[in-house]
Amino acid sequence: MNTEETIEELKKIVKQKGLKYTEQREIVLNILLNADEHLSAEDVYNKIKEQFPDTNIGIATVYRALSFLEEVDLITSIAFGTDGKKYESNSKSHHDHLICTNCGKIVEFLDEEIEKRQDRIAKKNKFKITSHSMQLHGLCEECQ
Amino acid sequence: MNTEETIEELKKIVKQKGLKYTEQREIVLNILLNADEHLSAEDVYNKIKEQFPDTNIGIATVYRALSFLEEVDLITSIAFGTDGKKYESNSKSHHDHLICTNCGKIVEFLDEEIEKRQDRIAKKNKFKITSHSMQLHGLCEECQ
DNA sequence: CTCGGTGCAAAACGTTTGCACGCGA
DNA sequence: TCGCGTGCAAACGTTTTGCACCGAG
Repeated sequence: MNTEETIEELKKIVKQKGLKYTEQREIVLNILLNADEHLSAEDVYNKIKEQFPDTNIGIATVYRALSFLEEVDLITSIAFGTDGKKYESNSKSHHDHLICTNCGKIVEFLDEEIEKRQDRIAKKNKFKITSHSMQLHGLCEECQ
Repeated sequence: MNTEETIEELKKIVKQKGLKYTEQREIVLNILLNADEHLSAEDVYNKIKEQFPDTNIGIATVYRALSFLEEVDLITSIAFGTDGKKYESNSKSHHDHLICTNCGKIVEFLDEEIEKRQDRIAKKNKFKITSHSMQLHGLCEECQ
């Protein structure tokens, strides 16, 4: 799914919910769609000030937009340690994360067999899964 | 590994490092060893005030003890959402978590095949894994 | 016109730190 | 005795909230 498609999706969702379509929500989503790394709320805020210097936006709005976008499932957050939440857009295909505990580097991966087994485990425990995250923590090649 | 054994372990580690053995560290470890759920720093603090009302302990000390115990690998932390870190003792055998997003219930599970695959993935990406956490988020049977 | 969304600043929250004191080795 | 560990309170960074105003529908 590309940027325009996802932004159309946002417009549809907002309309469907009887909410309002605002430039700020679009900008936050846009930043995330075009980021190739995981961004914290403050990262997003800084990028907006950098890329859209004419837009006057508050950090509170960024938080509100991120919560909203996560709620409607256009973006996902992962949290590890005390570093707070980091966000990424859902237009990327599903994957899990390898996280370097020293430099914070994140590597994405996907393993079909693990995905299948996760479903099976959920079913066995009668859980209805909405999302999952798997994080392997350790030291990346450079930090060992 | 039972409570006394683990506390002996702590004594050994402390001595080995030339550090001091204090009642507070023992209490924090003890709480975690006898908890059958995952506890936040504040949970631990409250339990201490409840179970050891004579001991005057500060929340800062709980945090320091938890960090210390995690560092020497007697306890582990998992973080999910904004709820901050939660701790559990390592005397339990390794497992992953199913988390109900509605009631917060946590179910533990273990899948050998997934464990094996995680190691393989780490190796492929040249990561040296220190820990990992896999969390499946969804609704438990009662909350669906 | 309405009322949901915004910006701002203040508050809240969980966690960490500086300091003087106390206690284990 | 020495210096690590502690309790307290203040500081910290991140996130949320109250409020008056703004602007999309």
